Amino acid sequence: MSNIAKTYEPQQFEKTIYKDWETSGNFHTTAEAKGEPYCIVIPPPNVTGQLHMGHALDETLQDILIRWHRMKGDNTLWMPGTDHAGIATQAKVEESLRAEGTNRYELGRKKFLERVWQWKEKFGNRITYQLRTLGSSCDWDRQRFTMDEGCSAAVRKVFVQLYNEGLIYRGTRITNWCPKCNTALSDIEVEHENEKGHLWHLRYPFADGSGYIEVATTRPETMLGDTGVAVHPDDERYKNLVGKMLILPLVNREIPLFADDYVDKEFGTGAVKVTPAHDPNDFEMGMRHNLPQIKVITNEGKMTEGLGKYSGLDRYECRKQIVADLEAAGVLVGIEEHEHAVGHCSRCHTTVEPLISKQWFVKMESLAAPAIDAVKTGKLKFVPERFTKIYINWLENIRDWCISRQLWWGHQIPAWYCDDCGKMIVSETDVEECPHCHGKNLHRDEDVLDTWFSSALWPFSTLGYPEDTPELKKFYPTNVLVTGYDIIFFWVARMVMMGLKFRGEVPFKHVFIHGLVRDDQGRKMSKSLNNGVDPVEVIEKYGADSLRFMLVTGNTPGNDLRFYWSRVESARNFANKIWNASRFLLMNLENADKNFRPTHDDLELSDRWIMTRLRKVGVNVSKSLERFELGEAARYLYEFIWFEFCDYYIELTKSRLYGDDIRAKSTALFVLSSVLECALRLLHPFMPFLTEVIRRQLPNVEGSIMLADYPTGEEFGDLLTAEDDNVEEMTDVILNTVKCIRNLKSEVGIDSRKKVAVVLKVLRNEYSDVLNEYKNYISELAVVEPITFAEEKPAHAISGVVEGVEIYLPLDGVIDMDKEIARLTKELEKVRKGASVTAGKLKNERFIGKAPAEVVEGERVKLAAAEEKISTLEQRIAQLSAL
RNA sequence: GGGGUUGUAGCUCAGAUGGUUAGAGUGCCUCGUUGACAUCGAGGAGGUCACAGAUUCGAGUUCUGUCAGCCCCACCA
Repeated sequence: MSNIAKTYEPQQFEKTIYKDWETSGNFHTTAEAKGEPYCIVIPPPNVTGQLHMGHALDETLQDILIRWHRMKGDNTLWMPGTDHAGIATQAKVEESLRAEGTNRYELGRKKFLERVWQWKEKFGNRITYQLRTLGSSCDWDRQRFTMDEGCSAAVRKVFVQLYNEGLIYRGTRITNWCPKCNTALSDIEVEHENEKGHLWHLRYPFADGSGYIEVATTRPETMLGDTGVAVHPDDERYKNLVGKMLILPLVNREIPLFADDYVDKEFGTGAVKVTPAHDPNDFEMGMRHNLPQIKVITNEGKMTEGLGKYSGLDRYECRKQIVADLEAAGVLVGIEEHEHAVGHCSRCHTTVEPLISKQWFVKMESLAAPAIDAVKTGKLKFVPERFTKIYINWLENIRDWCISRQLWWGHQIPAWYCDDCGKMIVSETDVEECPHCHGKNLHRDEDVLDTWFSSALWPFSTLGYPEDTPELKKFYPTNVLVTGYDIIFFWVARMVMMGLKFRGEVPFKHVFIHGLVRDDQGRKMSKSLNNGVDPVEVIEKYGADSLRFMLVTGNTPGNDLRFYWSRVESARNFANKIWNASRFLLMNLENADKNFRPTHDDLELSDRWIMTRLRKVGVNVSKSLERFELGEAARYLYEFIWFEFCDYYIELTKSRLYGDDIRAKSTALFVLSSVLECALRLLHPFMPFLTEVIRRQLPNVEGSIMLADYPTGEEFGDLLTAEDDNVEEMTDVILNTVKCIRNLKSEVGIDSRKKVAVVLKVLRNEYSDVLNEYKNYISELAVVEPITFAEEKPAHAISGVVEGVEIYLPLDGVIDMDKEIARLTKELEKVRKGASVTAGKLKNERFIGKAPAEVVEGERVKLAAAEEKISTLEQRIAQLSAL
C-alpha cells in the first residue's frame, strides 16, 4: 500500500468504480427481491438537455436517499428516464432546420418527426451518461422515455377514459396563444410580468349624435374588434345611457353600450371597450350579452384580412398606426402612464395573445378535490411543510387545463373526425372506419398533448401501467419525489391528481422539495447571463464526491443555494483528509496482523471513546436522514471524521503504532480500521466513489460498500460495555486540559511543538485515575513533558483552570507577573459574569418551580463548576499578588 | 391585490420539538517542514442573532407589527 497516492485524485478511480457498479448489476432490482420496497422515480430530464447544476443537486439528493435505503436492506428501485419535452425539443430541431434554410412545414409532419427522432437518438442518452458521472445508482435496465411504447399506451388509455367520463372535452374558448411558438398554452405556461405601458383615453360617439362616452384601453389596436362598450349597472354617470348605440371610430360600426357587473366603476373612466375575440374578460362579457366575436389578430400576431390599411401589420406596428389615426380623428383625448401585468410565453418570452380557438381541456375540479384531500389527511407530505400551502392554494383555485398544443412532437391526440358524417371518435387504437356511418374518410386530430400530460402519469407509466405488472404492485405508491419548487404546479400536483384517479393512491408519500442552485452572486444560472457552472467541469476538476458533498452541505431543504468554487474546494479537502487518514492506516497495516481482534481489556480510553462517539454519530446521521435533513447528516460526518477521528484519535494511536508493544499496536490498528470502515459506510451515500475505493483496501471486508449494512449505532458489540458510559466525560477532561495547555503556550509565545513541563492539580477525585493513567495523551497532544501532579502551586508559572483540573506551566524568568495577573483577572471577570447569570436563575423561585428538573440540575452543576473556577482563579491571583 | 421566504462573524450559510459560554466553511492575524495530509496542524481576532413589542422562569428559536431584499400567485380594461 505504500504506493497509494499522496493526495486524493478522483480522476484516477471514479470512472472505473462506476463501471464496476454498473456491471455488477447491483443497481438493478426486481419486484421479487427481498426487503421493504423503496422507490423513487426520477424527474425525467429533457431528452435534448445536458446536465446542469439543478440536475446535479436533484440527482445527488435522490442518490443519497437511494443508497442509504439500499444499504439498509430495502428493496430499492431508482427508476430512470427522460422526457420528450415537446416545445423545447421541437424548437431545437426547427432551429437546425432553419440553419439548413428550410422549415417543418416544407418538410411535412412525417419527415419532420423522423428528424426529431433522429435528434432524440443522437442526444437522447447524453444526459443519462452525464448522470453516471455523478454516481447516480439508477436501475438503468429499466430506463424509460415519455414517448416510448408503454408511456404512449398509458397516455392513450388515460385520455380515452377521461374523455368517456366527460373530464376531457373539446371546446372553442379564448386561450393563451404564443404567436412565435404558434401554439396554445396552459395558464401556468404564461408568466406575468409588470410592464410600463399606457392607458389611452378614447371618445366613442353616440350614434344619435348626442355626445360621446370616454373609454380607456391599454391595447388600442384591439378596438378594431370592439363589439360593445360596458359600464357598471349601478354607475350613476352612465345609468341613463345604457342601451344606446355608439359608433366605433375608424371602423364606423354600430356597437351597443351595455351594463355588466364585471366593470369596475373606479378604474379609468368606468367604461370599458369590449373585444370578445382578444380578451378573456371581454370574451366572458361577450358571451353574456351575445356580442359578436370579431377576430382582428392572427395566430402569428398580425392584423387579419379585411381591415383595410391595417391588414397584415404586426400587432405593435398596428398599435402605433391606430394611435396616430385616432389622434388625427380627434378621438384620442389623453394618454396616461400605466403599469400593468403582461403575459409572456414561458418558453420564448413572447407576449402572449389571448385568442379564440378550438382546444382540448381537462376539467380539473373533480380531479383536484382528492389531491387536496390527500395532503390534508397526511397521505402526502411536503418537505418542508410550507409547500403544502402553495400546493393547496393552487389546486383550490384551479381552472381547466388546456392540453392541446399545435405542435408535431408529442403524443398526438387520439381523436378522429369522420369526413362523411362529421362525428368525432376518441379511441385508444387507430380508427379506420367510422362506427357511426361506416365511412372510411377519417382524419386524425392534428394536435399533440401538453408534455406535462405524459409527465403526470410518470410514476405509474414507468412501473408498467397500463399493464398490471408486479413492479406496479410492489413499488406503487413510490416513497419520495425529489424535485425543485419550480415545478410543483406543472408536475407534482398533476401527478398526484392522475395517480389518485388512475391508481386510487397517491403516487408518492413524500415530496422532498429543494431550491435552485444560483451563482456566487445569488443570480439564477442562465444561458443569457452565461453564468452557469457546468457540473461536468466541476467533476473533472474536483471529483463527483466533492461536488455532491458541496451541494448537500450548508443548505436547508427548500432553500436556494449558491455555488462557490471555494466550497467545492473545501469539500475536496475533506475528501483528501479522508484519503490521507486511510493512507496512514494502510501504511501502518502493511506489516501487521490484520486478523487480530482485541478484547475489551486491550482497549484504551481513546479506543472506547472513538467507538462511543461513532455510535452516536451513526444514530444522529440516521435520524437526520429520516427527517430529510441531508445537510445535517453530512455535517455530523464531517465533524466526526475530521475533528474527532483525525485530529484526536489518529494522533493518540501514534505512540502505540510506533511503539514496541505488538498487542497494543494491533489493538490500535483494529480500532482505527473498524472505526474508519464504519464511518465510510455512513458516508457512502454522500461520497460513494471515495468510500468504495478506500473500503476495498481495508482488511476483512468483502463486497461492494453499496451493499454493506448501514450502521445502526450498535456497532462493536461487546467491545463496549455499560462501564464505558462515562468515556466521553473522562475524555473531555483530558481534551479540555490539552486545549488549555495549548492555549497557554500560544499566549506566551512558546512554539507549539516545543516540550515544556506542566504541573496539574486535580480538583476532583473521580478524575485522578484517568488523568494519571492517560497523562501520555496530554503530553502527546499538547506537547508537554514532564507532567507532574502536585498539591502546591508553583509560583513562577502561568496557569489555567478547566473543569476539575488546575494547570500550571512553570516558566521561571519568562513570565511577566503583572501581565499574568491581568490575564487571570480578565478570565475571572468572564467566569464571574457567567456565574452570576446562572446564580440569578437558581435564585428565581419561578425558574426552580417551572423549569424541568433536569434543566435546573444542569444549572446547579454549571454553577458549581463556575464557582470552582472562580475560587481557583481568586487564590491564584492572591498568590501572585503576594509575591 | 393576495401568499411565501430571507435578514445570525468581513463573505456564504448551519442552528427539529424555546433551556450550556450562538457554530461551521471561507477570508483575516500569529506561529509551525519530526514519516497520513501545507488540499495540513496549533492558537487568535471577529456577532447587542434586522428593528420594536408580546408570550414565558427563560426567546436566535413562538406570536404580532415595522423596515429591507428575493420569489410565487392574480382576467381590472
